[in-house]
Amino acid sequence: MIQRPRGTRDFLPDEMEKRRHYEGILRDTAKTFGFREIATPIFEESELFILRSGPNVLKELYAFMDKGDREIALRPEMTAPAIRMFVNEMSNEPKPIKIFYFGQCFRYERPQSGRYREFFQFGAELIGNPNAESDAEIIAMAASMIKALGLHDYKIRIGHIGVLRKRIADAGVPKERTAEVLQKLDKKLYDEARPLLKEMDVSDADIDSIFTLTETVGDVSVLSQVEGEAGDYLRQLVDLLDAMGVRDVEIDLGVVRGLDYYTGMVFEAEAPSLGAEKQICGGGSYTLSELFGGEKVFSTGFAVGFDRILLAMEKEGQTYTPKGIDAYVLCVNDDVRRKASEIVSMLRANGVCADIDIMGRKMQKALKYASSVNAKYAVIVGPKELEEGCVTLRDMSSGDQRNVKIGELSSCFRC
RNA sequence: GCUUGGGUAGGGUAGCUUGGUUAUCCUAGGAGACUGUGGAUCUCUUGACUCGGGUUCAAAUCUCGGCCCAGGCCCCA
Repeated sequence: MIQRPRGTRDFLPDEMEKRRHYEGILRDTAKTFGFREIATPIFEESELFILRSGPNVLKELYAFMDKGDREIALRPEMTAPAIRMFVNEMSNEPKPIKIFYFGQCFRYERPQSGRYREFFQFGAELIGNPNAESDAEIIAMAASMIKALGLHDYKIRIGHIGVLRKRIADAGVPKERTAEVLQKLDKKLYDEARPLLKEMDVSDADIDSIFTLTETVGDVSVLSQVEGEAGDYLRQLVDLLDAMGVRDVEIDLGVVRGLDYYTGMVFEAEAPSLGAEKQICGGGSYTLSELFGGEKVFSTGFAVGFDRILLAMEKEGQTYTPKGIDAYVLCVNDDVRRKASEIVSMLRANGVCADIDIMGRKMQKALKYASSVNAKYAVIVGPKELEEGCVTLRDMSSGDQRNVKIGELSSCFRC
């Protein structure tokens, strides 16, 4: 027996139907916000991801050399491919460009709850403008998606990496060491951050002011304490979100989201029920296009961890009932099999989800099978009814039966 | 990369501590009993000790290693 590679999953029909259902909700929500779907390759040149995220991603990259000696990697995320595509093929489209995507990504990590080596992301990028309206669109869309999926227990936190970066730079931290400091701040490791900052000759007053900033956490009223441009910007953003009906957000200026290319607003959503891997969504505003050889263009984007959000919904007890098929056609005896094939084909041609017994089963077992595939109706084809041009239509849940003219059969399924 | 626990038919399990004949039960799949009516019963049938090494007369059971799963760290673009 050949087993699945570590960290991958098979999705059986019921599960897949459920996943498609919820994917559909995400797609529909994105469309209502005016976003359009794109797809990029599952593998790219490794360089693309290294440029975006730095060489340290290599150890978690599924990278290999192909038969033409190209350095290839399975995509670990989809923002870089989306922006590559924008630079290569869409840079002259009218702005803003609103695109979304859904697909699997790969990271060579240790699997644990809500973390797989092959996982699914839904993401969106709004390319074209570094203003609060763009950020509001993105956050509002993320919030709508979470709501549309029916998740209740979640938190959305909004921060601003620009203000934090500026404060750190003003305090005298050299540019190349910013990431180091941010990493400690992200984890709220102040005991480690303080000696680190002191080592860089940052004054105690500046250190305290940095810590105070990252500790600015709470509902939107804490923004009144934030001075300067970033404060104004966030107030404007929150006001727009309020106008859009998105009010269940928190401010947390300690949201850091590691990477260098984030320039302003950053946000995260988490589902506390998930434990260690509780982040279900993350994003922010950034510039990336210039890294891939394009002009510098401001974007805001986010990605949803599809597997995690489904897991969180499951933990809240949300269930999905598979739809099953409309009709299962079965024969009373072997003489009518040809006629039954005609009938099932007619139903299919009319858009009815119909199946037919191909195991040569007798009625009893065929009915049992029909119920096992959640058929709404059984279409029983027998010589008696055929004499009158009819078949028997059996409602599988109630057991009610009636004779229906073959010509009228398809219309019985429309509604 | 570190760490804890686990792995017995498709799914769920008993057996493992204390090694011993054909590996338990439920469910599921296939056929039949029932030749025109399902989710019932009965009969037959299919199907498993994660893999490899070691200890032993003998390993599902003890032991070591690999693989995989679940959880916790690290990381998380």
